[in-house]
Amino acid sequence: MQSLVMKPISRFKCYSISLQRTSFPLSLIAIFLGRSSFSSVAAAGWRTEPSALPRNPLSIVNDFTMYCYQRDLGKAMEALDSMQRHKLWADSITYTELIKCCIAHGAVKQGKRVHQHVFSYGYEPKTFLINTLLNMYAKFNLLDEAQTLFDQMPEKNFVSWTTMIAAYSNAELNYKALEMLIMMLRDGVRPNMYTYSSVLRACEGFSTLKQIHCCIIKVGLELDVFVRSALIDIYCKWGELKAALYIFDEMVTSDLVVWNSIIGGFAQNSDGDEALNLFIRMKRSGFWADQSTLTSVLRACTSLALLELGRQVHVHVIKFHRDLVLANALLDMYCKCGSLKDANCTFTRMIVKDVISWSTMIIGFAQNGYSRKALELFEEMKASGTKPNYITILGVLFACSHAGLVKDGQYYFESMKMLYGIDPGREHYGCMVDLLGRAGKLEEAMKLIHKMKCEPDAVTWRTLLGACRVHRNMDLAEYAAKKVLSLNPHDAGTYILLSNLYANTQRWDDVESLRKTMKHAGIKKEPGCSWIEINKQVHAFILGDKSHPQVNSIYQELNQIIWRLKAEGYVPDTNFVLQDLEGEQMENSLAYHSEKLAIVFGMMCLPEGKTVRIRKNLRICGDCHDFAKLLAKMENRSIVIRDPIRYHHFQGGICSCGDYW
DNA sequence: TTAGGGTTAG
Repeated sequence: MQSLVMKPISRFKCYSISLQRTSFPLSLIAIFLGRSSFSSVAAAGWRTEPSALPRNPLSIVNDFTMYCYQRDLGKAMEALDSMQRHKLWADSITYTELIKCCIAHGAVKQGKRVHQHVFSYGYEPKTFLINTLLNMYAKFNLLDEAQTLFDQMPEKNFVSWTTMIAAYSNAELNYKALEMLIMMLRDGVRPNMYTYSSVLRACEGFSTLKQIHCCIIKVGLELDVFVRSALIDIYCKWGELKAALYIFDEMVTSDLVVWNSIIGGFAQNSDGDEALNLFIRMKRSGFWADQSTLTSVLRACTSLALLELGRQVHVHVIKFHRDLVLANALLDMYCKCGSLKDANCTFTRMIVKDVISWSTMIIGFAQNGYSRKALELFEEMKASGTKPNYITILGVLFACSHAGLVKDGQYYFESMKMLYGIDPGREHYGCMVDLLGRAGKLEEAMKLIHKMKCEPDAVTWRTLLGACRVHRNMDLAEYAAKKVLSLNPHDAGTYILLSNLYANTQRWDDVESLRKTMKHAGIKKEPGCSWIEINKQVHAFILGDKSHPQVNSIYQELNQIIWRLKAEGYVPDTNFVLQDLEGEQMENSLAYHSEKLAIVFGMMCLPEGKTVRIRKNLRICGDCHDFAKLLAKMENRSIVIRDPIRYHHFQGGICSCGDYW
């Protein structure tokens, strides 16, 4: 029997405790006082009596235990080395504290040293301790080490299996995660709520998800809040929003994470409206938004181009100023809402920037028509030491393609592998096809498609088709269109593009034939729609729409504006009319495009000098582009239009896209 | 005593 005398060096009382095992003492104190009490005792300066036990094995273990609870990794490792030399071991709980400390510090080497120590000289650690080591390897993403250790375990319990399943799920090795679940079941170990909440993420097929969901219901674990949020999340990831909402609405109690799951799910599935509705419900239920909530709300604002609402969210973002993910979402919101001034300000103020911050700003400049700024920022990014990734290069090529910077684009494309180690992907080729095609180099664009290392998809061919439309190359357009439709026979956009081309070359019979094909196949053109946010309310306009309460005054104002613009030299560009119409009829079919109605409504409602910001679902037509340019000059007003691909900032008779879109 | 859910750029 050995004894340990502990002396307080502060105001605490002295304790004398008799002990029987070297690996037992301070853990007993910890349990006796409660772990937090022990931690505070250790932190307050308790120490072993040095004169009493200078090299006593017990004091070595005590030192080790104390350093582990103090989270002093360096000293704990020194003490561990000393224990190893003396063939001493501490208790499992103490090792767990040390392993947690290794995980927190990303200390892989030290973690492996602990692993080696607890198996040294034939020592047999408990299953509980091996589980902690498994978890450590999982957190370090050292899955081979975890699997080897798992295979060597004399006894595996449900935590061992669940740890491995979670490890493979987190690493997106979904097949392995599901395989582990099957093996777990075959081993006769019952999965619990921890297991199911981990394995759900690994469901790659909808039928697998359904099967696991059935198992969850059968064993009555659907009520567990973690399982339920995992279910909501995976259904959202599969785009099954109705199912996700059903699971969410069934919940009796919920917590903030579940709210975040459902709000995030809708925001990520481009249903910003429902995401914002759910956010309002969440607030009414008494929850306060955290970083995750605000990130999803900003994403919803971004998809709906709600700048004013986004600004309100910004106020709440300030208290989480250290959250990089949230800061990036805010930056993206300002970029996508076309407010480059706010975006630049946000970007400049960010103390820490990662590759996503830089890429967001580069893409933001490129989409808003500031290609040169995008390329300058790319150089700045490299100078800062941030390594570009796949998406950054995509943004750079996007900047080149949208400004017709053929030589720059070719340089970045050809050197991306050598300089940044990034293989060109389908999207990079797509940008180059766009760049070459819209610069009139259609043959080169075609050759590049044939040289692609990956198979061109419908988007690639559609890009070429878009360039053919600009340069009125009918033969290549028909070829590209056939390619698109062979890959995606229901692509309404391609029918419309081809129809536009036929219309531009007065091939009205072909226009009619296409329309019949579409009708026969049940393919419908998405109607052009524009949105504008006025005083926190969103107003939607559809081509020729007359449902708005102020419809009469809007149409009256639009007609007057067109009349005044014509006096200034505006000539409607009837190349964008699809029907076989003549004269005034052709002009009328252009006059009431949704963006024109939205612009006019914005000018009627917004104070003088306030920028009119429009979001629309289809690419802007040439006539509306001319209309917006001339109107911005005539009324001395900035107009910003965001279409699905890029942004147009109209000011003083010119557009930021330089008429190149 | 060990294992589980939500957020950012194309």
